[in-house]
Amino acid sequence: MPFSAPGAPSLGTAAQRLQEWFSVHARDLPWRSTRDAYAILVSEVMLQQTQVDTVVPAYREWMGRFPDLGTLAEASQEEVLKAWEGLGYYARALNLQRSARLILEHHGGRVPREDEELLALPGIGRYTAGAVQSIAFDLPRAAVDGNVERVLCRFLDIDTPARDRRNQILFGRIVREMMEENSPGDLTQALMELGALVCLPRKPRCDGCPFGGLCLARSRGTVSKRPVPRPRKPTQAIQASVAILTDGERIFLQKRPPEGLMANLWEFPGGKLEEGETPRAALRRELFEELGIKVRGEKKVGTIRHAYTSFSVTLHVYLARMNGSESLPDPSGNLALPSGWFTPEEARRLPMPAANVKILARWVEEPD
DNA sequence: CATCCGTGGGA
DNA sequence: TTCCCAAGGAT
Repeated sequence: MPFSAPGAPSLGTAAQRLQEWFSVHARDLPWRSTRDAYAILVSEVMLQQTQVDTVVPAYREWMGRFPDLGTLAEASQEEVLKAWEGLGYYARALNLQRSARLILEHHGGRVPREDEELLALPGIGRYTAGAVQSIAFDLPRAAVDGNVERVLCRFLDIDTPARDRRNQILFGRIVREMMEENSPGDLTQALMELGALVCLPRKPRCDGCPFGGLCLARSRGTVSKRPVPRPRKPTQAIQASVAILTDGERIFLQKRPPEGLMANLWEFPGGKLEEGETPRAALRRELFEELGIKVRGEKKVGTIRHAYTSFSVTLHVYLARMNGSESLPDPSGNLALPSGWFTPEEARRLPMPAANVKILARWVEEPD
């Protein structure tokens, strides 16, 4: 227990300073003006791997459309995914809806507060359970996110990866001990706020840190080495071709499979280039394989670069005007995926991946 | 334990 | 431009 060893920083003093700092510097975020456990849960799921500035507008919109568990439970999958558009990790949205339904069915419509009940809900793991327990119910449970890991790795000058099991157990103990003399909800948010505003990944503002000399990394001059970075896989570059198929009024979109990358979202048809294949050849091949059609006269309108977590895609975008002499893909036929012809207005209401939203805006809604 | 799962912003 | 990475979870 290094934190109670002689010479280790005093947790009681640190917690007290942190709370005083938070009472002055806490941002006015929309989920901080409610005690509604559902609202807290929504904010925490949205905030998983997603920055506050991205979440705030989406959170406001979501709470306007799905103000309680019941409205979320009754919504269509399409509505839920559309409300999540642009946030990424789309399984979070459907898991949240499934959780809402389970809470209504098994917990009387009240967000549960016990470990086992919360962790049994889809999309709620150790972090989110602890965040809901501490922030919504003021229970002394740790919520250790990337911010808290960074803060504690520096505070204790941890020289092993933050994700190591030993460190995670240590962090949980530290946080719970800091909660003994403080509001668990405030302490959870204060630790994360410190990581977001002061104990920054690259240029930490140690001058403004309430921990001051209590921080071991700071006193030892190792702040820039903490937390120790985790090795990262090289990103892979991929090229793909997509088609804006149009009959003059409508465009053709297809729905992605219910599992895997960007599941259930609608997108323009196309696919990846094979080894040595040109973008145009790939487009024609994919449209024949997927839709059974042979396009001609397609015109390249541009390219879009889009970065995912472990790979980057260059999308070659083509406009193919079907003039009636070609056969059109038939959504009512035996295509592998659900599909349809949509006006631009209809398409805009469908949930789509960010890169496809760009294509829609750039070459369908505002063509040259 | 490693990998998959998105996106946008900052440096 | 490129790289990093953010209020993680599921498998």
